Amino acid sequence: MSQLEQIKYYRSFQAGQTVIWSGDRMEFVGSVVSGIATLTQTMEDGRRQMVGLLLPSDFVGRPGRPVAAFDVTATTDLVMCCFRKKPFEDLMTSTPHIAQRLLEMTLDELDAAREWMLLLGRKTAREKIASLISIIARREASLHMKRAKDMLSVDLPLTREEMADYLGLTLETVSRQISALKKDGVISLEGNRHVSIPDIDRLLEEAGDDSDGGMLV
Amino acid sequence: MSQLEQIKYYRSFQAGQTVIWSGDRMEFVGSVVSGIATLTQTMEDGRRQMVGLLLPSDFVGRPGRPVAAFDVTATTDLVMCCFRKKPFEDLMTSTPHIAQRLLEMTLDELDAAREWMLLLGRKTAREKIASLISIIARREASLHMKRAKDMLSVDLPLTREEMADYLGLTLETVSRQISALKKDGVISLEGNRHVSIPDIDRLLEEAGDDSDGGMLV
DNA sequence: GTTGCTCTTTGACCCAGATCAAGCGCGGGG
DNA sequence: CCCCGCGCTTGATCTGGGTCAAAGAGCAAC
Repeated sequence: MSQLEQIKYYRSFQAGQTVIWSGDRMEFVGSVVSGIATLTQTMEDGRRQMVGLLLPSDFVGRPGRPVAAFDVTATTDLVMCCFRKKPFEDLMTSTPHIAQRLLEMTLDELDAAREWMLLLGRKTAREKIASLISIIARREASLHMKRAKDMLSVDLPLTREEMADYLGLTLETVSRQISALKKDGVISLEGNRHVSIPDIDRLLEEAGDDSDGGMLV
Repeated sequence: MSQLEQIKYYRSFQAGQTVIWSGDRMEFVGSVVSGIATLTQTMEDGRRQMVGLLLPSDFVGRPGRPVAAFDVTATTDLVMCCFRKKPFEDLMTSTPHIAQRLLEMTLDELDAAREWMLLLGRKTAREKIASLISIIARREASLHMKRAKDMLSVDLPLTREEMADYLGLTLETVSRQISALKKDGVISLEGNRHVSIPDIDRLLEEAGDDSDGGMLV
């Protein structure tokens, strides 16, 4: 990786700032260092669908493709580690290991996208919300194993509207379903971003997931 | 590729036969030679979502993953060209070119999956049908350039129910929307599988696609 | 404190698409 | 030839989630 060290640089973005517009020439690839970014598509009439959520360590960009296919937006303050595209591609052809690692990551993303297709096409609003929370919880848990006793809790890194765009719902429906899950004791809220999960199995059941497949966002 | 020639073999499946069950050990990778296969997920209660449509030349399988994540089913009689997984993986590590080609294909599939997420999350039933027909038409056209004069026509390789599973609809809605598009002169039908498209731009407009992005299935 | 944001919740109503339920058309087998 | 089965269409009705509208809740600037 020492050759990569030589060509890398950092870029910072403020919350709300657009990193890349769909259709732009993409002169770099990189990965998220800190903060959260989203990958979205928008139709002419404004309908929007989030197609990916980029958390720290996630890769951005497509070696071999000149223009971006989706909008990338920072939803929190964001730091990215970037490599100019050309040198990165050269390095990739000369270092097979990198292409293989990238293939592995891309296959994981593809599986995640396909899991998401099931959610978008067939799950109810309640199941969608439960799925989103459990996925965020799983990622959080795998990162810093934060659990107070056996009570799992997470911060939702997205506004209600962003969740709606991710889940193929409206923000009102997201709000209503979160309220409903709270009323039914599946989750509890402190503020409107912090969620506690008294019983993770209950939540997974609400999500309609067949057992604990290794879905990742 | 001559090394690949040495380890390849063929498998045939009848229409309706399952190629691989989700969760099965996957002892081979391969690609479709002829016929059509689908990649589907099913929830315990039977709700089904198709997450991929495999046409000739499409790759099946995941180097580096022991079990299948989705059901693969032959919807027509199917011939696949297979490679036992272990030798293929060995070959991949020793032949960088293969990993790179595979990465390219996987990135294309990822883009297609993300396009499909927009369809599933945000498009209306009519737009979904129009999108499906235009995508099949585009693939057909790129394969054998079949067009009588300037009238494009395609055979739908799927039943109404399979289309419904692909689009996140019910088969009744699929049928109704196809009838509606026919009544409005956007398409015409001969039998219930063969579609003619008098005006491809009109169809693309109905699909809600922002211009002619290179979506592939 | 007040003003003015943005984000969120909640209510009332509506509609696209699901569900339930007949029928139709056509190809294969007796 | 008729019957049967399967894929498809069409109608009637229902409903989950969208739409429109109003109001609370933080919170930063003044």
